[in-house]
Amino acid sequence: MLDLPSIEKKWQKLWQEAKLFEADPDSTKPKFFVTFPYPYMNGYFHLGHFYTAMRVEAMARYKRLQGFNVLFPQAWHCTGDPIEAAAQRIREKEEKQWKIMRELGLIDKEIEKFADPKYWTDYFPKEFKKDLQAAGFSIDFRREFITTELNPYYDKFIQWQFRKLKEKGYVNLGKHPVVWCPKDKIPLGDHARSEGEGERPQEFTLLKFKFNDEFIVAATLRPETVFGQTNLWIHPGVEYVRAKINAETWIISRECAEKLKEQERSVEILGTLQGKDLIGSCAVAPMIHHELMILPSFFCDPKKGTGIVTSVPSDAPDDYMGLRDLQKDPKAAGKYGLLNEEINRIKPIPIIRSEELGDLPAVKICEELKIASQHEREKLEQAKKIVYKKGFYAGIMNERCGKYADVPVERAKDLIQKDLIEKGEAEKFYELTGKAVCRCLTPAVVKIVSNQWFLQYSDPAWKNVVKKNLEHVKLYPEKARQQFEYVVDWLHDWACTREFGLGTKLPWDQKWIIESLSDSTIYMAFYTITHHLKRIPIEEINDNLFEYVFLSQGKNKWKEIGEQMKGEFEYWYPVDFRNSGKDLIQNHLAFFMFNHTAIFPERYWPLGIGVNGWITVNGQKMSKSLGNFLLVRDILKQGADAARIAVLSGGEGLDDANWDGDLAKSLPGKLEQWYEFALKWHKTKGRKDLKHIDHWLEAQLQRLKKEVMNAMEETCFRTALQKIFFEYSNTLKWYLKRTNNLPNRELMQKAVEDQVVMLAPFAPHICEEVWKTLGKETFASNARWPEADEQKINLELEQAEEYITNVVGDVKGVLNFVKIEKPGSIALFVSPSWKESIFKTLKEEIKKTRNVNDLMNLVKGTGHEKEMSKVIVSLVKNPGKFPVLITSPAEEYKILHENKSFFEQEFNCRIEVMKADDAKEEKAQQAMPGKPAIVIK
RNA sequence: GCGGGGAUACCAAAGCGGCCAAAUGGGUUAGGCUUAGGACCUAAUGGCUUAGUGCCUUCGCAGGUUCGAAUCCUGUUCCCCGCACCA
Repeated sequence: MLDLPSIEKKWQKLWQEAKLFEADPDSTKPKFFVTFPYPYMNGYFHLGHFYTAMRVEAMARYKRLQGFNVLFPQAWHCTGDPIEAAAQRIREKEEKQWKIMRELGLIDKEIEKFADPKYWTDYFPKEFKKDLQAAGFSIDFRREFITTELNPYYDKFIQWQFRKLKEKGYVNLGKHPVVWCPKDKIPLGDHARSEGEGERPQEFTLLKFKFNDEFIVAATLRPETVFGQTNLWIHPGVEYVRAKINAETWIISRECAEKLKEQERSVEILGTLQGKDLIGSCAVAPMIHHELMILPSFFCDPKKGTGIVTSVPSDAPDDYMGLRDLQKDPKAAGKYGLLNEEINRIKPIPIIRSEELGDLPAVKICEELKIASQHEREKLEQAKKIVYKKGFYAGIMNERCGKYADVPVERAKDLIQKDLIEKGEAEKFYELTGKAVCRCLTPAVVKIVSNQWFLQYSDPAWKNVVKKNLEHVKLYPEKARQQFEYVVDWLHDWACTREFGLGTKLPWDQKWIIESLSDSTIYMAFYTITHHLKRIPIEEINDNLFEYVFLSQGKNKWKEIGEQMKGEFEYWYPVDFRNSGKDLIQNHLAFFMFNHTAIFPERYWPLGIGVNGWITVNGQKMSKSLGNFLLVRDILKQGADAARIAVLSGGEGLDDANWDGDLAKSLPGKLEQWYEFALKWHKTKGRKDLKHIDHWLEAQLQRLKKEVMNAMEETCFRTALQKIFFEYSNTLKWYLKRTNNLPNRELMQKAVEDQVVMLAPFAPHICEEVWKTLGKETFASNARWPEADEQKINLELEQAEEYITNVVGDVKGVLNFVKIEKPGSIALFVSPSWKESIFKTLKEEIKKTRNVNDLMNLVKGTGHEKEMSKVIVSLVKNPGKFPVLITSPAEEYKILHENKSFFEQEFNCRIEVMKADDAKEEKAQQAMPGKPAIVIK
């Protein structure tokens, strides 16, 4: 048994001692710069990271074998609030967080240390590095670093980048709603909440109804429906407030008044009033400027919006049901002193037409779902969803909507909202999508942060530059291009600063911290210099240095260190291959291009971007709750090489990959087998002469090598692996069988060596071991990738061999069919010679015509009309049945004859090769060109 | 709803108009080898068929184009990613 783990450790140590992956500029070699986005340091290296990282690793090792000087650096991301928030939870002894840490295998005494965020940034990088090394990654660890101000060098680099962006006008102030704790006065990221992860601010429109000198204010998500307003809804049992909002007086719920305080409005409560007191009054609706009556309803929630709702019974199921309830119950109306005839006069007003729901979507859907009253909340929620889906996305505004007639609803929404706001009849308001609670147990609200900094990704000029970059980027796979193009267009301004978390302070506004996606856009440039930069005292590092190194501007005051860094940057840049999950296309990878084009000249823009799908475990999504969350350290227990092959065999392209546990388990055995196979056949004595079959092997292997390279170039690593590990081995096995285990020595040795090198990017440890045992003194990791010699690819040879395998297959088929296990002898008859020319002609003619009569004409007068008519009918039906290679029966006879001993061995009986021309047997005459007749005795 | 990617045998997946009942790998079953297990070898893995290399049904579902469709077109259902202020 091979001791795979100790072989792996051995080679990892040897690589390290030889500094094999420490890449320095070398003007004699072409360079290749690959990166895997630095992972976030709040956990261990897991299967998801592994899949993506392995694609980078395979590329790195492949390019190295191809003679490139490859740089594969790795750093660790600590920017953002999750670490900070988790550390806080440790400090507060929060149960959930402690449980998470215990599940990572940490003991309590150690967990305490994680109360300090800094500890995370020490601990996890070390662990990641260990795992990466144990997995055999070919990383230049001299260049590792962490982000945030904990690394003052990186901190300076980010500051420089932001000053640069600001100078170019790409960073500007703007407003932005955030989820906010009114007590702690901090924005609440998901990690800072005790409840309500994923809830976000949602934009409502406040509609102002003129009511004497005041405004009754209703909140809506669908401002475009103002044209269908019929009345207002107010909850009779709720106490509302009259409040001075900026310069106006509004009637709204008390809760709403509180919320408005955080949304750039001065709020002064003037008094209260009961909902029921307003019922029956009228107010002038915005946009349509009619007086609408205030009616009672029970679905108005003071906690939501303003607690007052405008009624659009045509398109809002709630409103329609509310109205119907009231109309059906004259007593209720009377209770509030309302006149039934007035209420009964109210009818839904059609404003939107959609194919599926017609003129009055809410009415139609309420009827379809058989909703009985406004109290059937569940059904109404469902109804709302349907109306929104069909009406909002597929509907068109109708002729009642003035200048918005014929505008799609989706677009009309923004236009109408804007219009209302400009007229002073509406305002924007933000409400949470659902309940969120701060860890201090205070319910969250939405706050408008007004001095928020934005990266202006909406800038059309900037977008155009990025598009230019994108045109030249090689995408792996190319299929992802449309998504990229879409994203560049769609991206708008990005809020790039935060008030909480780890990171770099915004240089000109120190209360802000640069957000994590914004400090990770051009840091690949930092890899090129970080190990030199450390030699300069931190206080001497300033923008001038970066300007000189990255942009060749200004003077070099740092002598040879400065030159060295400039040399490194200019040698390694641009990035040749950066790979991540497909979910990052819409943010990180797009930002990566945006910021590069903003800071660097065109020759340093990204060259290659790879994306991959998500990895599943045995077909299931990987998650902690499912208990299938795989850490790399655990996967590696069955061997790093096996894990590497298993993960890349899981998938390629944009589809989700699959980690197949059974495959992973079977691989160590396969590798060991392969090891023995390689060694055995490499040292076999073999023979020196070159036979037909040797040429065939040569042709076959060259073709395989070519296919492997094509796959590798496109990062189709699964395809490549399959060809290298399985097809290649199967080819060699067939070859050995055909040579009776007496291969051509030179050919066999070369074949084995080539396979070792091609497999080295995937299973580098065992390849090194084989390589050394083969007597090589260099590292397999540094060997020369076997180029395919396309001259030697020979289709005829391959087809001739295929003829043999076909005959073997056919004989097996017959044996199987007649259930003869041990044949006494087998006779093979090659086609009667008259068939040769007829078949050749037919094969050409059938491309031109499918007419059986026309084809029959071709055989007229040959004396074989009867026989051929059957054949022609069958061939017309399926021309694929033509043998690929129609040579002469004489040639076939020769091939079969030459391989007689092989057949005899294969079937363990006497073989006779004969010509149908010389045979009397009826069956012999059934032979066709490419398909000999078979007679078993 | 919008943008993108998908659906193939027990599983993963290749194929992208005719050598397609469909590569390859995993799994399973039977036989060989073995003290036993593992590994290895051989066969089977949609159905039918004991003298012929064949026939029938199948590539999400329903239609269509074609002499011919897993492959092209139309419709439809379902799955994944994204629709952001978060790593």
